[in-house]
Amino acid sequence: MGTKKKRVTLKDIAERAGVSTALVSYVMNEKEKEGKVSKDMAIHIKAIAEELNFKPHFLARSLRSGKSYTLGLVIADISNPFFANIARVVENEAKKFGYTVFYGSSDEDASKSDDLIDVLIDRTVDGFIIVSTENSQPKIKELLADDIPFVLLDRYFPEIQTDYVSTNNYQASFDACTHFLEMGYKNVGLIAYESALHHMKERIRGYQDALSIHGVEMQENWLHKLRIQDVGLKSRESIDNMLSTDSPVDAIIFCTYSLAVNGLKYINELKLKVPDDLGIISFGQAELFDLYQCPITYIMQQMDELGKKAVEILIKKIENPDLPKQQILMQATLIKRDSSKKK
Amino acid sequence: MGTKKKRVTLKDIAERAGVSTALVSYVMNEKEKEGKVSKDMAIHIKAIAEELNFKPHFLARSLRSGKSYTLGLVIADISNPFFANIARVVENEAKKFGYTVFYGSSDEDASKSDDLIDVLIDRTVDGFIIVSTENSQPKIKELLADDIPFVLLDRYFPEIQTDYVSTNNYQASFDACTHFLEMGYKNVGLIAYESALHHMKERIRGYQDALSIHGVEMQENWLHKLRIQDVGLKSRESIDNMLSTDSPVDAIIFCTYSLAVNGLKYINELKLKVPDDLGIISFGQAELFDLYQCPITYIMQQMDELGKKAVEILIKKIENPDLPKQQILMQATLIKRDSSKKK
DNA sequence: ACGATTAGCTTAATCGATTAACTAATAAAT
DNA sequence: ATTTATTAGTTAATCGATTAAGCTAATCGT
Repeated sequence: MGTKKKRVTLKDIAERAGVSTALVSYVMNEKEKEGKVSKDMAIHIKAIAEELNFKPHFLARSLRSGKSYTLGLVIADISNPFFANIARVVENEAKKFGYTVFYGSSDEDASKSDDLIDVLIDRTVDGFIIVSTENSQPKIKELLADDIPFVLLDRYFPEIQTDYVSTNNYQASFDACTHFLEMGYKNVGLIAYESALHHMKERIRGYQDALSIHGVEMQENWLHKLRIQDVGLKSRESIDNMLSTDSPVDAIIFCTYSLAVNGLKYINELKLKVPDDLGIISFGQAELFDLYQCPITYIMQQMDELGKKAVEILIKKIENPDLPKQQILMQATLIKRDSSKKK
Repeated sequence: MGTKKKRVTLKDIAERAGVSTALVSYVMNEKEKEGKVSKDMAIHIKAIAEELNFKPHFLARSLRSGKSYTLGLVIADISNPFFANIARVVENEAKKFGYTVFYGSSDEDASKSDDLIDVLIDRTVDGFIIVSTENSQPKIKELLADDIPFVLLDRYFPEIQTDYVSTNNYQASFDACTHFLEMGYKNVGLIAYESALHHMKERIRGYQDALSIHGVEMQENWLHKLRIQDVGLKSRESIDNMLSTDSPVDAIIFCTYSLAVNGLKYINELKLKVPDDLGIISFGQAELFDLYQCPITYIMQQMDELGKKAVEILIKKIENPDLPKQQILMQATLIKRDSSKKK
């Protein structure tokens, strides 16, 4: 039968050493260098602490110091491989600095995201890394007003001055479309989310600019924006529409991983051959892209760097709130494979 | 410029109401029903609390009460869709009970897992949900000895008496193999991890029993156990070996999602047709299985139920440590699709 | 030799909420 | 009228660690 192990506290050590808890605390915090504690006593106390296997009580320390060494991570959806990976990186990186991470999924829903942030504030996290959703500007502004440190990740609001780490989505999309055109595809379509989020708009803009710079006039059935609620239903409709007019597309860019999943499923059902019947490029990255009919060309974001940089900026911000805001856009890389093979 | 919002404390409310903090605390904890506070005063104090937007300080409360309303979740790998899903379910379920979740990935490494658990103990989590790794028995026994509440999830040690929630892996594997035989496949192979973990052994045992009960003698090249470190390298070798003898397999069962990913990739490279050249069944579930050459037959575990049950048991355990240990094995379902189509 | 330093330690307040124990006043019971 | 119970509060200790301020005795400078 187990017996509840009693915590070893400063008091226990102090009693054993016949000194005050204050002195033990000083030793534990290496204050002897500042001439507060004699060398011998420091060694003695450390030995006792070691022997009793003392671990400082996190909550007590946090309560006193006002710092919890805890970060909040709010992501869209942990079951999306992109975010699952980000979560891993953030967790590992934070650990290096002695921080632990609370995380939660917002499901792209602003009110869930807001609630999550509130819960985490109650939990006294020291700061946030946030993958924001549509309509989360008010909460973001609130955080700013309350001087709560945070960094936006992947998505940001150009109209609000915040720290952020994201990808140059315009360029990524531009490159993808350009690649198709250079490979001999003529009618390049794009499926995006109907969203006010800047990163999504940038993906659309990059695509449109690439077409027009290459002298291709975009047809109205080439560009589809789906509301997130009805991706399941409307994906098929959109693809049907893209394929069934007088200027059918011969290539599609999917703006997110989940759009790709739905689209590729339908393309399979239609028995279309990739890339002969239809070229494919997708944002996101996942094993799935290796295992489709043919390897899928995708836009690789620097996930590790995104996550690491976000953590780094956040922790610096926590430790020095007056640092100037940083805005970082990273370059994405187009991983060219068979699904966008030369015509 | 934002100004750091000062926390509203019990003291602030007490001063405003001209009473002691104790009274405010009683009101906040609904103790007026026990006749400690007058109705009028309770209403008055609640109004002030509302007005000042009082939120109790989590750390202070936890420090005092010894309860943090925090759970630790240790999983193998968050980027595996099975565990990502489990994490979601656990998080959501915990939230319903007012608990928040710290999580971390062990990467199937016992020392990482142990470290993670130690960090989380330091963080004063109230209990753990653990997907254990090989060689993590000592830590599990330590938790038992220290009376720290925990529930094992997905994997358990039959030789240690603990609470656990898992799947009947023997039956699942037995069913998968039987299904192949009934569908006319003759030489059914299985790729597993070389592991001391019980769930993996059960998957192998179920397969072997199914063969022998149906009067099929297993050939030595049909069963492959890969060490987790060299799945990448050895997957190909194993499959080559399974296919190249005088009794080549005509169907393969993959014991995990990651084994399937590697195997399916190679099967693609070999230009083998599924299921005509090779039938496939896999443990795990993921979008990938919908989008392969043909839809892959898989063993569906009740992830939601697994996660929910684990949380439920853990929280009950936390609130009443003397409850008898529960051991739950859930039934898996074989989702039959084209990759195991009738010969 | 006398006041001023300083090394080395202790005291006590603090972070914010909880709760056992106590007090005072009123109401009910005998 | 006196005792007992009940109501409605307050006081103060507590959770464990931190840290400003205070104290003592040894050491220093001139």
